[in-house]
Amino acid sequence: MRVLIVEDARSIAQSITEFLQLHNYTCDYAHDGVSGLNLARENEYDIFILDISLPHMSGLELCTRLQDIVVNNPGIMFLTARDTLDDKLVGFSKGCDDYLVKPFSLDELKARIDAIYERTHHARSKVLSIDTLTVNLETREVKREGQDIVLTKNCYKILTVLLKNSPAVVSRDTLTHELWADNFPDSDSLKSHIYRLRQEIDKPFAKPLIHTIQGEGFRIAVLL
Amino acid sequence: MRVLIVEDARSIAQSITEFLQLHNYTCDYAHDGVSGLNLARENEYDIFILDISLPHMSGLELCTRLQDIVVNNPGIMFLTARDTLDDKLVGFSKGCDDYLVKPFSLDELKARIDAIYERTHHARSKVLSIDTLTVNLETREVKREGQDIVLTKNCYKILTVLLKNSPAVVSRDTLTHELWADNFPDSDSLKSHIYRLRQEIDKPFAKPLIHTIQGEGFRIAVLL
DNA sequence: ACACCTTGTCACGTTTCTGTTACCCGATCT
DNA sequence: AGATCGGGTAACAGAAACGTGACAAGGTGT
Repeated sequence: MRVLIVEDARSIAQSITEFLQLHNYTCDYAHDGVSGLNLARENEYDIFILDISLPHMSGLELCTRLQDIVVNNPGIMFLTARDTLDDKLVGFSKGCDDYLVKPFSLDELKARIDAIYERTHHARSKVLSIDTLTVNLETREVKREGQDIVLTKNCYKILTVLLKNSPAVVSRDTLTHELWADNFPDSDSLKSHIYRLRQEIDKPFAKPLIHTIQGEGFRIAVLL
Repeated sequence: MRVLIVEDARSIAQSITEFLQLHNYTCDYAHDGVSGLNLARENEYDIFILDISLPHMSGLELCTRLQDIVVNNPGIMFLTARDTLDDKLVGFSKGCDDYLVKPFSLDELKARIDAIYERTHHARSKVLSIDTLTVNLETREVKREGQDIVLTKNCYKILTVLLKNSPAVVSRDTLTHELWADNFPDSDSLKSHIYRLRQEIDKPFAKPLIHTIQGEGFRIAVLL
């Protein structure tokens, strides 16, 4: 189990880290929201533990940003000193899974973490679909009209981004950034990948789903 | 889902009952600990929601008594007006699964109930299986088509992680961390271990269960 | 101390993926 | 009409990922 702790109070962060490491969990630690976000981009975590009040970026904002970055939506738990119902509700509405009011016991924290892990790994079957095309984000199975389709990593990524934004147009820029972040290739590889994706998804079937909008980008949608 | 609410404040009990019934849960209701205990003896419940401060018998005592009565250990959630760390610890140490501080939102209550249900009903099963492959987590026996299979520590670990997540894809990262936490070997040992695991589990049989997804990871599943 | 098993490491072969290039076409602009 | 631009099509070669198998160090139990 890999845990990222984002908490500006060093002493709290440290005692959590030590305790969890004792139980064979892998812990990373960030003082503030920005560095937390960076760590989340670089590594894979099962659970995020966020202090609500953070320098630079509030835990709440960090929470929403994490939803975008992390592929399979992550388990998120808030720590808060404030203990009003309002806070709790805000936390849950932002897509977090649990919250804990300081002070808390470490055993309790661990119990909660385990509970979240169970929940997020069992309950969240995410399937994107349009027309007869379905993409299961957990199993990574892609099907159209019941037929299995095997996609390479990049093609798969493009497809999921298109589907998540469907039926909106996704700019070339966005796609490029999703695939390669900042160090994208010199040539227009995106063109090739789109082509390959179409070969798999559109070519064998009657009506195409992926549509080009010149100078704007691409979108996936059923046209009448 | 069958819920027993034990709460002396009639208004609270009623609003919970109405809300849960709206979501198709079956609710029973007792004013005090003794009648709550009687109801628990007569009927079967999935979850108990107990107020901590009750006439005749405290919620905490009721909690311990319930553990004895109910066969498969039940999901128990406390409601409390007091909000100190001590209370929380007492609650958890008595074998309860969660607690909620008044006032709370009904949506939150429901979310917690569902979480407990998932936890208590999922985590109990000690045998993982897929197709004709079974892994007994207690005895550590692994079988396919009735044949015994002996696995090394690492292979066994990989298999259980794959099975627990089946049919979802498990990233190399996840597997690596499950095996070695942070001090993983320099070389790509995982590759070797997967190979060895396949030798035992897939090679001797007709259809493979372990599947590679390039650049993503592995998953265990039956393909048609 | 010995036989045995496990495990990290390495080397090699194979498959798959991916960036690159070249060429084509249609739309748009001058 | 011709030039230009954005995009589609196709093949290729290098790179990356993965499978396979062997080996030696280290550990375990006898």
